[in-house]
Amino acid sequence: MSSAKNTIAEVALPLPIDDTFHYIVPSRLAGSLKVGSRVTVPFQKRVLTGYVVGTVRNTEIETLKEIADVPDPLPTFDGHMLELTRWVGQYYFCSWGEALACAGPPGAIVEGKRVYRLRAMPEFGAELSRREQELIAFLNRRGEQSLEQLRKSSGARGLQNALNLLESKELVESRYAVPKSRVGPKKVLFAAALVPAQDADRAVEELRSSAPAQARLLETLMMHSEAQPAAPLIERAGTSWQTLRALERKKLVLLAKRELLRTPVPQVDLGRDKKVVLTEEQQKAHDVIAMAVRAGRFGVFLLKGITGSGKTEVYLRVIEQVMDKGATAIVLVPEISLTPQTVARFTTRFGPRIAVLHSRLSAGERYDEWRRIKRGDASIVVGARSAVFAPLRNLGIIVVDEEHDASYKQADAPRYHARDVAIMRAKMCGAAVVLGSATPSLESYHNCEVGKFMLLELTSRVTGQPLPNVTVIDMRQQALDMHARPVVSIPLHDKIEEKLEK
DNA sequence: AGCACGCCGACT
DNA sequence: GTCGGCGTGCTC
Repeated sequence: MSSAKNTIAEVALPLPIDDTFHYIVPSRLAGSLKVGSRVTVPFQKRVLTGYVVGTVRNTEIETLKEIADVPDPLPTFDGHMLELTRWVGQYYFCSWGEALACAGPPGAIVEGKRVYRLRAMPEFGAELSRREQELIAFLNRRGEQSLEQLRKSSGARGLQNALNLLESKELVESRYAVPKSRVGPKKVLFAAALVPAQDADRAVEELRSSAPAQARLLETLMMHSEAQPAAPLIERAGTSWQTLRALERKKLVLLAKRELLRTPVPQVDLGRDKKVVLTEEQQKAHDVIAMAVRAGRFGVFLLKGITGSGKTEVYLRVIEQVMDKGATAIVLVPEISLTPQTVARFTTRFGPRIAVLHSRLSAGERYDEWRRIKRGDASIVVGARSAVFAPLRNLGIIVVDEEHDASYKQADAPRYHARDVAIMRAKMCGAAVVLGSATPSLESYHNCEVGKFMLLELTSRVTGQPLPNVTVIDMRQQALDMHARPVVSIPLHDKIEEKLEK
């Protein structure tokens, strides 16, 4: 195509193929394309979304295709995340592209297809098969059609062949339909008052008699100092769009489309954050981790402590250290315990710098949270498994709470374990990792024994409450006593009965 | 993954 | 002679 020396991009595609693909960067896209950019590319008879992982000078590939589009102004991934995802691909036997697709923002991966249209009507006496004639008639009637649409109308057999033939006869032409992203920023109409605050009351009073609805609406708007989404404003004032437009015509209100962040609002208020005094054990654990954080050194700490031993408070204190340094933090939590209460624990301490990522969010909410993080508007991410890929820069710490939890393993595509990805990510960027658990996994416990991780233990409860009594019962003896293979032992049975009595 | 190609057996 | 099963190989 273009004979001028265009760059060649190396593109990773979300297919189970252990290779990347080379594409020409057309000069019209050269400006916006960077390593890490999302791209759409023609691939066989489809259009796929992939990510640029590098550029190459020359290639063995003879028949290069061109990149179709660079949808975003800025690259999705930086060098660190490219390195991490490449490791994920190699370690978990998936392609780099699959790992990138999993680490990128939701809805970024779209797929399009090739569409066919009539280019010219055949000449009189042109030798065409019955099939070819049918296809021409159909395309003439219906315009541009995808392969599936054509298949529905004229059957699958020999369809591709007939189309190829018609293309070579220059009667039909095809192009790649590049799809739009499924999720995007939500844009709504915002209203801002054009009246200075000190003149507001007078402006409202002037409207009161002749246009009471407008007066009410302006009054409602003036309760805020900043531009507000128009729709809820209208509802609260009990008016209509007509009223708002009237205010706009009178130059009292400015209307403009703006992005509205679909940020999930925390529904739980824990009240004022009370700072407790750390126990000696908590303080010691904190100091050890904080030292690694301050030094910006990689290290893994296994914080072993029973429920109520105050692990979360240690996380919070260490994250404060990270914030003081101007660095960022990821807190991984099992999907099941990612409740509003858990999130509130962090928001009451750190406020709006928190972003939350989990599967219960809508695609739009997740997309907005992802972009808030990417832009640097959030510096602490609390989330489930996939939050290990949160696009934070200058990462200081990753906390993996309940590190033994099975939900850190992904069942499909990149079958990764978030705890292990966390450790690798931290290693690559010199961050600390805190693994918390009352019942650590054998792997982590072993890693402490061989000196790879450092074990920090919290043995007492912060409240000083006594631990429950535990009795170990030999079920073999129970089986002999009861002449059966019981699931519930006699003492357990008795204790449950006693409890029910009470 | 998705699809074309090709070879083999079961049918009009 | 044709349809369709699935093994094999390729995709920039």
